[in-house]
Amino acid sequence: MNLSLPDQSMHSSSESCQEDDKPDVMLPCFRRNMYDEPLASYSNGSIISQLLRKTIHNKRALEESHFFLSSSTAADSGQEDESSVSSKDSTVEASSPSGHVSTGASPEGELPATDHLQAKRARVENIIRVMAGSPNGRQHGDTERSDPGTRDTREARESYRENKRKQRLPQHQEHSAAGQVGRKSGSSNGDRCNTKEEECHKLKEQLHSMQRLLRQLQEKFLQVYNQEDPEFEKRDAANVDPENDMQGEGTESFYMSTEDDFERKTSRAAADCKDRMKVVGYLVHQSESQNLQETLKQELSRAVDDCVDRVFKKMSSPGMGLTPQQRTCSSPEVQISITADKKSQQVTSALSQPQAEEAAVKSRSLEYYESSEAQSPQDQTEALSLVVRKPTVVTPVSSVAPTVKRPYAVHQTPFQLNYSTPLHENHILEHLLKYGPHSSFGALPCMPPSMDRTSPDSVDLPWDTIAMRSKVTSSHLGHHPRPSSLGAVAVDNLCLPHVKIECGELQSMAERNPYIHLKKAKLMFFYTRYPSSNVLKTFFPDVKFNRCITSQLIKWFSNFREFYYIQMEKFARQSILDGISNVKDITVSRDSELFRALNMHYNKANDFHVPDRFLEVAEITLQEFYNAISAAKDSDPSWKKAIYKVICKLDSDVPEEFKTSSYL
DNA sequence: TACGAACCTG
DNA sequence: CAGGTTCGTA
Repeated sequence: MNLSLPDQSMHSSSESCQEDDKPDVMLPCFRRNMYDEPLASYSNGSIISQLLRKTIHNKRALEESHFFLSSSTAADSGQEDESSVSSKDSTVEASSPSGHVSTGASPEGELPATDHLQAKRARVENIIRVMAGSPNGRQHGDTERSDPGTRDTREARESYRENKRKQRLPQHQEHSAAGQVGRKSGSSNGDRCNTKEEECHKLKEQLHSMQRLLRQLQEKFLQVYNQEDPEFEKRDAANVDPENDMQGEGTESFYMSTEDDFERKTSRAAADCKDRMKVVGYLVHQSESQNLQETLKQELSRAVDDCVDRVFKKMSSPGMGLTPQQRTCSSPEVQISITADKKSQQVTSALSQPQAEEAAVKSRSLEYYESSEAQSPQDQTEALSLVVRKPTVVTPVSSVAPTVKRPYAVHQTPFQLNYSTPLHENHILEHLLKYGPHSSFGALPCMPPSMDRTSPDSVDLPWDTIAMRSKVTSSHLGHHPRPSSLGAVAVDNLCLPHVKIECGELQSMAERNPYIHLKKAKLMFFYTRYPSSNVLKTFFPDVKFNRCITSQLIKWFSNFREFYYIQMEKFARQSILDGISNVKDITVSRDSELFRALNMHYNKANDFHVPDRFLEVAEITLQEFYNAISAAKDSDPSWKKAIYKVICKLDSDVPEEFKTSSYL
């Protein structure tokens, strides 16, 4: 991840959004890198057990393989340590084949109970030894350094790359890693030994107390469910007690059992819970479920009421220069887009803004947002520029039969008109429900509206979808196809801040009309391949231009050109292969495959009448490519530039109609 | 050195 | 289509 490399050229050429987005763009990755593992540890409830497990794991790999760990332990360690490079590597490097086999394929049943206990005992001893700083633990770094020759060159290269990558890690991460290594390896020092023992004691104490806590929790947990399901208590008792008995008595076994039992008990509890859910689902009396229903309803409505109140209180608080009327008008429609990815969000907001909205409304809202932006600059940036909207209409391209040609037509089908406002309200409320009234609105969690995209491919993906595609797996789209349940997303997002954010993007993406600008740009490409930024500004009057957005639009055209020239080269080569010997024989008509390809790209809906001039330009381009290739100029790495130079002169004016914001 | 355009990759 | 890199230019 080169984010951490400040001199990396990530800011070099397109510093477009430097001033406003960089730190936030970094955030998600940064956050992941920095906190993933610690979080994982915490999520387990026991840092100590995590630490212990890792130490054990390393130790186990480095020393002999004659402790056979129970499969559950092995599985746990394996799973848990996947995030740990050191343990993984050392396992790979140091463990003997037998070790692999033994850990990999020794189900618990295969081990006699005594062996099991012995193994546990050994592990505890091992823990203590390791904690005390046993110096014979060879370090991972050493191993790697000691045998580079055994790897083939590719591996070496990769590890080199890996090292390079490691060097790029954010500093604190590196430090913490180095710190760990240092702590592990520097054991000859007497002071350190003492501190180790102290640490060890502390850890043990913590472990004990945490274990107590765990037990308490478990008891409470069980109590809660057993109240409802007395039968279960018996079953539970039958299940739990023997196991506890078996695990024996005394502190040591108690201590030993913690690690494994922690997971086992937790998972068992979870499983039990699941079981109970099932049972409840079937057996709970009607009255009970009704009670539950009532309670839920009450709670929900109360929460909603509360949130509404707070929202409006907040909105009407001093400094929010909106009249009540304006608020009513805009607030449900507001998309305040502060996300981790401010850049794309910002561009998105601006470029996706529907063109049909009234200028007055827009300017009012702009003032509003700009003023609020000034108030809290770190929270609200220019992403707020063009976000107030009316219920939008969109061209439902996919619903238009491809055979129907409607040049310059506007298929303005009401797009979830019935749906729009309540949806927004729900989002705000939902946001408040989830994150409280004081949280930023930026990451309005959301559900993608039920865009009925029967053939997604036939539609240009919304800007935001594209923007976030790299960040969210497409499954998110599939996951929440309908804004039906408030719970689904909420649950999904509970522990995934970045997903939450992107869900916000999802929402805004889906709710805006994200096609317009891209579509318009594509159609403009039929006239101009190299639009100046002034032209762009002229023809996107509804877009609040800033550096970032301008470069984004330019990038669009760059991409368009890229596709265009690729096609040209392809077809030029093809015509050479086809044996066309005269440039004059190269023509581009509306029947040409080349034209079809281009039209498919820039005018997918085929609802725009491509100007003849474009055909001419395409023909000239094709001929240029043909000539160049025929003359073997393509051996020159920059042979295309001459062609570009010719083609950029062939731009024509974009028709005035494109200027009107309601053109499409 | 800054910038834009092309190029490459996912 | 976007992000990143490379390259040429001013």
